[in-house]
Amino acid sequence: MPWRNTDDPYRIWVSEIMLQQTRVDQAEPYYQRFTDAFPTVHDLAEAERDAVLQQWEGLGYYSRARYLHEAAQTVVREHGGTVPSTYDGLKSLKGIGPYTAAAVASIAFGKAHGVLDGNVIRVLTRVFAIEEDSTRSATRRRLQALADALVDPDEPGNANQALMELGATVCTPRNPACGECVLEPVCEAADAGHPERYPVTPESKPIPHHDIAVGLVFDEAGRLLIQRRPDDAMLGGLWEFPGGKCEEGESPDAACRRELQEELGITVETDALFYTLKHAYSHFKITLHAYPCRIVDGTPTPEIDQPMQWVTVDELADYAFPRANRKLIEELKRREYAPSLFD
DNA sequence: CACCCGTGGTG
DNA sequence: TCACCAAGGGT
Repeated sequence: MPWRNTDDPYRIWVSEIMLQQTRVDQAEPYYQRFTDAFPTVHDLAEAERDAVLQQWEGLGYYSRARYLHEAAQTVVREHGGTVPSTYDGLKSLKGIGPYTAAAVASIAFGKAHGVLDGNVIRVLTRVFAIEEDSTRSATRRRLQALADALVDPDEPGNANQALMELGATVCTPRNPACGECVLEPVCEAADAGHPERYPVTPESKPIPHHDIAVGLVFDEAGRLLIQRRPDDAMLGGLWEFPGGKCEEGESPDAACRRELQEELGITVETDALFYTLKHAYSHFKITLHAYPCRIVDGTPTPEIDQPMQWVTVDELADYAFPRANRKLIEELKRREYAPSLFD
């Protein structure tokens, strides 16, 4: 694990949070940047929330960043700045669940807890030909007991990481390389010739699609109006261009004008469509339609939990945006766009 | 327990 | 192109 060459429990903790639902290759540059910006748990605890989210921008699942920040403050306030060394102590922190508690306890502190991530679940359900729905809690308990029993108590951190590595590189979801697998002689699924059938999971539901309209609201100085999303919302704490969902049969530019009227109390006129892009979130897909806008009546008045800001295109770099909005910003810069609305 | 939460790689 | 999935956790 050359990219995480450290014994520092804080850094191991940060990396394990980043690795939740995220591949090593994707997390690695973020880990370097993040630990440069916040080298110790004290630095993270004292940082501004916006600065933390800015470091996290692009990694997704932004609640991880908010919880990590909150947990760092808990460690400083209640644990004297020392990361807890036990499974229970770790798990009591915000954002640390069964996986991360076991990972940090074993890797940073040598405690014999088995980790149960997607890789380990795949390996174990194959080796033991577990037919039960692997997402059910009863099955999870059985798998956790297996992981705990199998972990090498002499070097639990290495044992855990080796099992995850096996799952990531050999015992893959499709086309597993059973011929190269050290567990092949004892694997029931390989013996039966159908390893890819495990783990058994319920059918996934269809993913809905929405059309979203956003306004690139310019003032006469050429600044843009941005708004911060509420903490408890999806993409909580990130900034965005104001807008919202198109209703059934509603055109995107009409939806844009309606949303800005409803959310900010302003009447705008829209220019020609600036850009359209498609984007996929974890549980739905969108097509985003962006319209340059000019305020013709009213003064923008946001809700208290959704503060707004007028910024230049260059200043957009100083705020954390979700990926879809960042693509819009890249397009603004690429075209060196200037609104013609005030000509 | 069911549902919610991002993004990028992959076959 | 598109569904699947990744070093999951909170509510």
